Amino acid sequence: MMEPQGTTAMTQAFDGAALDAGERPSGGGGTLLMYDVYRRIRDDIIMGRLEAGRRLRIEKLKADYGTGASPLREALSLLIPEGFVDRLEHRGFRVSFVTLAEFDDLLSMRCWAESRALRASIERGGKDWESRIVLALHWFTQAFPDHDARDARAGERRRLHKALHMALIAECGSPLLLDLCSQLFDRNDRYRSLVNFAAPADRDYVAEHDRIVEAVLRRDAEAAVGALVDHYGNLRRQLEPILTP
Amino acid sequence: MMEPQGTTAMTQAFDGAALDAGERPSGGGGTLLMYDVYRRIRDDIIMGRLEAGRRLRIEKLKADYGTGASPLREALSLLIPEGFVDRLEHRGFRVSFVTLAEFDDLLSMRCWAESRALRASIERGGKDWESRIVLALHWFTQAFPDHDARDARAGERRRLHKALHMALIAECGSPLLLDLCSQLFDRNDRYRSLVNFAAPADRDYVAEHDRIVEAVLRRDAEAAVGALVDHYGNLRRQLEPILTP
DNA sequence: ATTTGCCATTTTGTCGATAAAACGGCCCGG
DNA sequence: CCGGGCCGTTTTATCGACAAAATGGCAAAT
Repeated sequence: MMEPQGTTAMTQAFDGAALDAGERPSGGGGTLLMYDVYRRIRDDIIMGRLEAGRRLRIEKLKADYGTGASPLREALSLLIPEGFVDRLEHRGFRVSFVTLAEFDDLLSMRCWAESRALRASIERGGKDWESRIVLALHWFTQAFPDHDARDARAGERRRLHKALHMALIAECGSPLLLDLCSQLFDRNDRYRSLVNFAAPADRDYVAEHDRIVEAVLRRDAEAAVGALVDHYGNLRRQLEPILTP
Repeated sequence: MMEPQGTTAMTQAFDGAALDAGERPSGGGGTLLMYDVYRRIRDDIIMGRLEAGRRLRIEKLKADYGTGASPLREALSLLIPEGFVDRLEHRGFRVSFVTLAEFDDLLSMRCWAESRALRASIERGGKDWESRIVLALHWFTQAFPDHDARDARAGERRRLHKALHMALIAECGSPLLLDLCSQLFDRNDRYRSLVNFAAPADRDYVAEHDRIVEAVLRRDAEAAVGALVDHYGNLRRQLEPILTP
């Protein structure tokens, strides 16, 4: 049950992680040590650098993230309701497990929630909304040629991918729905990382997104939702062999 | 903008708050000081004992809840993503504001989410599910004759009301959907408290729930969802005059 | 040989103390 | 008379230390 120490390279000390700003649990500034740790641990879990089931011992985390216990505990507490961390009362924290059941739940919720958000956006969105989608697609497409999960730019690609999907539904008009979709997206990305490590690239990500965006810009809600649901369903196929040994 | 100190009676020190157990952010034991203050602050906000906009100063909270700063900060951090508390970076915490816009967003999300959950439950639920609903309705009905928001049993009534609504959707099969509904319910209850203080009882709560349960037990999904949506919409009517001065 | 109970060690959860940041009042200048 | 900048006070965010709980190993008993 215990992990070999050196295998998974941890994010060492304070490297310039200022790139992916603009990601708080729900609004807030930025100069708060706790939010920095929060984001770094969360990213480490999502990107698979902290693998499922791993115990998160405070002393080790203090060393790895170069901070005190108080911000760490606050950060870990936040990650629990988001489903990334489990708490064993009086026995500390650990990275939550990944299961096919949870993924299926996520998938079903995502299709349902994002379909609603996308339809509303298509109905309400204006020219500026379209512009932001076009732009997001551009940067996403440009960043995607290289496609290695272990790559240093993997985090940046993930950020651009999320930006594109959030841009699509940005005009749905419901802050709560946007929050929900954002959280589901992040949680789902753990499984995407898993796949990217095991079975890299047997699908054309760029084409799938082109198809969605093209339907959205045509204001064809049915086609757009269909393309989106297909897009999400594809991960299921890739994931099944990995998670059922 | 600042509040007169003595007006709102605070929950003083450690009174026997052990009644409403079984309410963690998302699973967990119970013997953890932090979860206790979390639940107490949350309830105080939902029940209106901590009014919107009020600054939550650590020193005062330490005195009121009889605990140290560390569990308090963790508890407050948890209440932020749930929408009950706002954080002003380097300026501490305060109770979040209530707005008609947020309520409308909540209402729309709730109708949408619970409709799905209820339909799924009606499709999948068995006899034991029906039993738990009948039971929940019984206790809810019995507790409701007295109906004063300032009442000492108001917290217990709220608990029974939530138990009934959760029992209805319990068999939807999706943990994520249940979590969502639970959170939306709590957030909505803040507005219910507001109404109960201002305009007590110009509707027949028991009859409204009877109508929902009756349709559910008949397995009439359309009627059940209709009754549920009406039930939620009624609060909107009562709330509008209060929140638009 | 296996199980049971105890003790030392480790790790958590909580508490007081410190440094940094924001607030409020005052003085000064326009 | 009013606005802007400086300084003391208050409050926050973070750090190190303590006490309670859990883990693991050893010895004794079945």
